[in-house]
Amino acid sequence: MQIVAITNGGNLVRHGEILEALRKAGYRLTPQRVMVLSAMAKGKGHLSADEIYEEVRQAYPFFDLATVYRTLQLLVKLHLATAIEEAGGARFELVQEGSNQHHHMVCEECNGVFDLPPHYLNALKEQVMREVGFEPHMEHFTIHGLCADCREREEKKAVS
Amino acid sequence: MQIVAITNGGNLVRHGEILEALRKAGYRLTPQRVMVLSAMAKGKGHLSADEIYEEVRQAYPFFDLATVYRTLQLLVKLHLATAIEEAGGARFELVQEGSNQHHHMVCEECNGVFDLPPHYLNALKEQVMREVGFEPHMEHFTIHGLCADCREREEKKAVS
DNA sequence: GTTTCTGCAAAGCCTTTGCAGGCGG
DNA sequence: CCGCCTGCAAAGGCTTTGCAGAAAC
Repeated sequence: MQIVAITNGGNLVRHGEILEALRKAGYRLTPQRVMVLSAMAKGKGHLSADEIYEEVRQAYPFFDLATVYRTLQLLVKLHLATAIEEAGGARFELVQEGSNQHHHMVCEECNGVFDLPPHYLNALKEQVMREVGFEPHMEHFTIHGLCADCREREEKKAVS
Repeated sequence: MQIVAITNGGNLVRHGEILEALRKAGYRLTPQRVMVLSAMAKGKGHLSADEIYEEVRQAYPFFDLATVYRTLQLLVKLHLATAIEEAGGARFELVQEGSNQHHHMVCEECNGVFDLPPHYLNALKEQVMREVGFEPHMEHFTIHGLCADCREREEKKAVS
């Protein structure tokens, strides 16, 4: 088939690395897989299977949801992407490296998503590894709670 | 209806507190709800809706899965239980207090679940609160990774 | 040329919802 | 008694799977 369009506003380097890793592992570089990766690199993180589906379908209307799921399963199996289980369905993210890596804080009040630099988890990771013998894999991590703004609002409410 | 049997090998005190909280919030203390709470208190932590269903059905065969889900939704809404989203379905846990509180580590290899004492997260919690202004709610927390046994096995494999 | 991969369709989970009757307060 | 709650059944989402044809290597 012909690739109609592949746009990439995001993490181009990482995207290429992953294509390379796929090929090396003996998997075929089909246009569908390339487009899924483009969509994931473009929309930074936290995409649902359906969002990826819709994104790719704009360039290639015959694209199928089953292909999204099969590609995502493959990426997760090769540790090139991670699945984030959430109520209402899983979300997927390419594994990030170095300065691009980050965790998330989700506000239970306003549902806002905030980034947390990775170093915050280093101490915990090491301590668990050292004292418990369990090796944490926390390439991606989500903390639920209250953001600063909503916390302030709650406090005002409590006073009145 | 008649309650056939309510056994409770677990956290009786907490269980009673929750019944009280339900009543105070204006909800009816039906035998079904009591039995769901018993099952949750007995099987300690991370039960699936289906496991609760099967447990209660042993005492009361007419029991329905929909009732489990409705009860669980209610408990979560009142912050008496928490939902833990996992691949293959959510798991539920009564909110634990004091020394009963604990977090979980899930091994990606053998799928084993291990407990992590709560103090491990205190430092992270405080640091995020102090430096970022975000108030983490981590009554339940799950870390994915490799348990000690599986890690050892992986290392042997790498050497050979 | 093979073998893998895709698109299509159908099925499989987990979870929610509508409704009539039953039970708790 | 009133209104909430249950059991039953059916529907709703997300995800997986079987299969024949198409595409990658």
